[in-house]
Amino acid sequence: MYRTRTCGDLRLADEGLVVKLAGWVHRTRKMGGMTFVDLRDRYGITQLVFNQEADAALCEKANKLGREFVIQVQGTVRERSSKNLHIPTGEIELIVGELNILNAAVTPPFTIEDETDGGDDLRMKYRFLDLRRNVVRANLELRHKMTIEVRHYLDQQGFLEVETPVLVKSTPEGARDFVVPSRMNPGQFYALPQSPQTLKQLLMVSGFDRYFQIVKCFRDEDLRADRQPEFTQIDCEMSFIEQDDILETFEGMSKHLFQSIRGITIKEPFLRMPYADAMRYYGSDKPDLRFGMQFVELMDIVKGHGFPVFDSAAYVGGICAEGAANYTRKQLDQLTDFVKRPQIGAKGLVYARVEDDGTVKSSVDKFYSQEVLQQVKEAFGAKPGDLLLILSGDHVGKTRKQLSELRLEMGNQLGLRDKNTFTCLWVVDFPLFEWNEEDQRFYAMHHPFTSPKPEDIHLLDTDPGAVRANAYDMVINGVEVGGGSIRIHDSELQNKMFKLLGFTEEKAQEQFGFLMNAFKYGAPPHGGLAYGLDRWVSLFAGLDSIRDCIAFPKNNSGRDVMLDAPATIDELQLKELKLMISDK
RNA sequence: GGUGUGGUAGUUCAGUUGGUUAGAAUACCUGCCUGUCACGCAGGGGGUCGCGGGUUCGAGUCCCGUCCAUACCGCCA
Repeated sequence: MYRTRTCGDLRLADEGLVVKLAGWVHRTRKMGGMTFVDLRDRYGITQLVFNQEADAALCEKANKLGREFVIQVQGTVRERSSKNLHIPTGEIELIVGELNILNAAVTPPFTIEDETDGGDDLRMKYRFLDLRRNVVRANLELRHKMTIEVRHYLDQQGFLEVETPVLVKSTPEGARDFVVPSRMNPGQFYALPQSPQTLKQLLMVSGFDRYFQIVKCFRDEDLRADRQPEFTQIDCEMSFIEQDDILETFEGMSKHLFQSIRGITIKEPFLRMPYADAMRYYGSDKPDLRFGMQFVELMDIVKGHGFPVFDSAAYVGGICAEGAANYTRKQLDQLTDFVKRPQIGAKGLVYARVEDDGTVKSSVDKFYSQEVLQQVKEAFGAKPGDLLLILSGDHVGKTRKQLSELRLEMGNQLGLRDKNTFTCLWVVDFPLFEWNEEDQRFYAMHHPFTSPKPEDIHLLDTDPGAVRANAYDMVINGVEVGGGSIRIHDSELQNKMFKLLGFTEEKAQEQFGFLMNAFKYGAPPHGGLAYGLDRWVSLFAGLDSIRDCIAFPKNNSGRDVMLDAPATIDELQLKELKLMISDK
């Protein structure tokens, strides 16, 4: 037996016990005739003591240990003469009687510590070492707990976990597919699922009226801090339900997670905000509601006073940063630079301070009288000490998006985005379609199986852009943690959708014939949603990136730098697959 | 595909206006040290300044190209 206890569980009460421990040498401290070794495993650190006087040969052996050596020891638990109250095992130590070096180790390229000296690149290349660090391991432990709680909750609600295939069929809509060549069907390819969407709908046709799956999904798109090419969804679908049933069920699951993982009790129902309001007041379909700073539109007030920028704008609006009137010229210039960055692309920033006496001092004073500025102040409901930040532009949507970036930046600067405060909401009534300028056609905003709101169906032919969908996203602190919709279960309506999306009948039949066909055999009304597990874990862990809650993530260019994947394959493999690599 | 930032010791970084032998911290190695726990003290080794080209008497430093990393935009039903 390698060990009888772990490095994390010995306490003062265990004094006198003879135990075996195994683990990694975290650090050694040589004091001349005495050597201390911090032995580390997943559970903690236990101090080992070697004494020259007691056993010179053993102490000599201990002096030769290097960082990250794998060792096994047998010894006696003893109370320390000088205690370290910073660690749980700090009141005891192990007087070692026997030391076995199970495996020597070369010096790691970075220190295995909470505050490591390693950069991200290096940590990813040696991820197996990075995962020895407490902070990274704790994230994976959190992830484990969350999946356990999800399964527990959904099982209690009568959901069945069903596995769906990973080798499926490519669909042209949506993200790019990862494809897998088929050896037995030369020239043909499987696609990896972007989500088990159609399969779970088929399960509904099969009568599994409550399905879920914790499942890998794949999208061949550019990465971000919160986007990986393979990621995990908590994928759910229900039959014989309406939108409210789904929102209530998964609000319940969310509350269960908050309670069981973070010990946070959420009593009140989640706020529900129509998409149109989210865009109008926050410029985003995933507003961060930890703070206010709602947009205020100013067109009626500021137009027609001779300021050409505002007079010609399609949108003029701003936010009120409470108590920020003390911003210096330098800080305001930095904000201006922030909104003028190419990624945001505003032309400029107008600001106005509300002085202690209630007067408004703005960067456009020469165009506006104090009277008009007071109207602006009233529109914001601003108080003395507040700072008003105003953007304008000739495209309403774009300007709102820019203002949204500014709002989040001000939230950061004013410390309004606390990682331990959580504000949850449902964004509902998404548009069914999204107009694509480039292709001059409509695309499904969610996916082509999303049902329109019954009261908007009459608009399908006349004004598709105005049709609202039975679609919803769950947003926590500005992060879209999940989303879903009530699906179409009527094959005629589904056909109509495909037509509106520019599918010919043949194309629709070729791509989704299996689903259309299934719907003819009795499809129940159904709908569901999918959570992004990685995002949710990172939210609970207080991380900005999802990478550190994934054991082996890909880097910014979709590479696994540890495995050095993707990689070329050899000629024989290509030949078997009847594939050729083209230079172009 | 685009924009920004970065690439110098094992690692994290500094490096002035282009000018002598490229530094610090940490890690590593050696020695000393019997209660340390980020131990301490003394000493030591360690560099293709990402790569290629250019300007110059002279380039870590300036210019061009390229590669890599990273954040964001496009993209992500």
